[in-house]
Amino acid sequence: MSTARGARARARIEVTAAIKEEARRQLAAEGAAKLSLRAVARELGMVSSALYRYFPSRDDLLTALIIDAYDSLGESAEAAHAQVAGAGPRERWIAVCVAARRWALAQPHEYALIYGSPVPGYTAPDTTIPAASRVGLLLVGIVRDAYRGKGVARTPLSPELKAEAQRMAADLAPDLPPEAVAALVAAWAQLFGLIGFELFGQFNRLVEDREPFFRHAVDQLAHGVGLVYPEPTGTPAKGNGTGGP
Amino acid sequence: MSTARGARARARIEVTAAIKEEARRQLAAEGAAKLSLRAVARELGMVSSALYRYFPSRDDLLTALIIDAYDSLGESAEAAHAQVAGAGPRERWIAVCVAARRWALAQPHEYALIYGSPVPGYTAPDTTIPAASRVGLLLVGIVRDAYRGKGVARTPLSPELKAEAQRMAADLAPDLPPEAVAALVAAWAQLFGLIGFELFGQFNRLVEDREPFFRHAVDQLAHGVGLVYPEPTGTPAKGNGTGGP
DNA sequence: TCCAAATCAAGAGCAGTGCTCTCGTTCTTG
DNA sequence: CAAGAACGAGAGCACTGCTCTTGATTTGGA
Repeated sequence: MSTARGARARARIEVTAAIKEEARRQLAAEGAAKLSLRAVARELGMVSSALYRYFPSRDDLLTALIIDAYDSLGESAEAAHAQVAGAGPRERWIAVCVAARRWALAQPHEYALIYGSPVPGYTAPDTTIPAASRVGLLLVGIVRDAYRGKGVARTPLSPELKAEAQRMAADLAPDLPPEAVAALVAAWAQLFGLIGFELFGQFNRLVEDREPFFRHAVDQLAHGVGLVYPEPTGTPAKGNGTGGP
Repeated sequence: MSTARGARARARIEVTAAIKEEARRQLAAEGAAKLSLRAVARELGMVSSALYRYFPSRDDLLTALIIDAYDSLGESAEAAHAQVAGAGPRERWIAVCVAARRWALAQPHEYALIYGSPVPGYTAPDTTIPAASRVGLLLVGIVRDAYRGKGVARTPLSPELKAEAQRMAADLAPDLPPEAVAALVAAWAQLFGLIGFELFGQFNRLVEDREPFFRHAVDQLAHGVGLVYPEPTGTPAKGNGTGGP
């Protein structure tokens, strides 16, 4: 209307957002496999071929949704972490893990999109890397803080793993000992193993009351990376009693 | 031909097997999402509608493939376990985990089928439960043997989790303390978190040399369930030095 | 032994999909 | 103001899962 360059550009942004919004709705309702370009276009009152002006293929739409999902998860985790910023590393670790689980339970299909099996012949483009790293970086930060304070995992590594862990540490947290980085990366994967098993029904006739089970498991995970509770005053802290072996 | 009742019955078994075989080939080549009934029928020289006499829907074919995949994985794990039957619980634990990883790397699409995100609106029927439990039961057996021998995880549980863990133990291993059962189930989920992350590309620019990383991680998992190496003679066993804290 | 009933392969057809191409129209920009 | 880019609409292609009907073959009971 008014601004010369703006009319089409703004319309494009709006239509793109509307497509993603409707696609996300269908994703939440039916899952990624039943996400249909034609159905999205139909719901938006446009013809399917018009949609290809905004997303060159169905996979490109999915990629956009994947990035959004990673960002949404990262945001939830970061918000939860910010709320316990003053607490000890173990509480912060648990807060992040619990937030990730909560997010996954609230948006199961989006979780499946990013941490489930990759779609058809789909390989995630590098564009997704920064968004995908947010939760991991949060955990790295917690361990780094803990290392500055008291200590972290020091379980000795085999020689070949030590070399590999040093490479990983160089990319991820040069100030951390490789033993801690190896433990951290493993715990990161294991966290999503716990969430995925619950979400995909593997716990179905096995674990009923899943929240306390999850809390205990990620608390043990934190213990494995060497995170300790703030007060080492004799008996282990009450609530989740997992002081030491 | 000869036996009256056998001609059709045997043909049916053969055709059913041929369908599954071709479907498995397509699954391995392209993934579950691109598995097409029509393509399977075409490859077998029959028309697509004929295939519905053997599998009433695509999901039923997938269910059959899922059960086969669970059984194949369970068989691999059991074979690997049998080869180290005389070893200590920790070695046996690692052998089972390594076999599971190896199987997953060899048949990534079948792994994605059973441990990735469930397909469309698909919920696994109860038929899959026994096949799906095989690896888990193997791990339960190892921990049970270890408990008879020395000891298992005894990390105290919160009251509500204790009740839940007792329920789990009743269904799974009544002779094991609930603390060990909770740790075991968590480790079971975490194992497939490690495998899934490697398989689905989450380790891509992060972990390069994955075999030693995986071995270390599952060794730590075993440690978390309380499994120990056979010889507690002073220094930790060489090879993977992770004796105790 | 014979005949009804069950079983089977084949074909046509329906509704849906991702994607391509073409054709006017509209907006943008030199 | 006119060239050109961007856009929406429509037709069409090749594919999918699945249903229904038709006619042939096998089976099992009278």
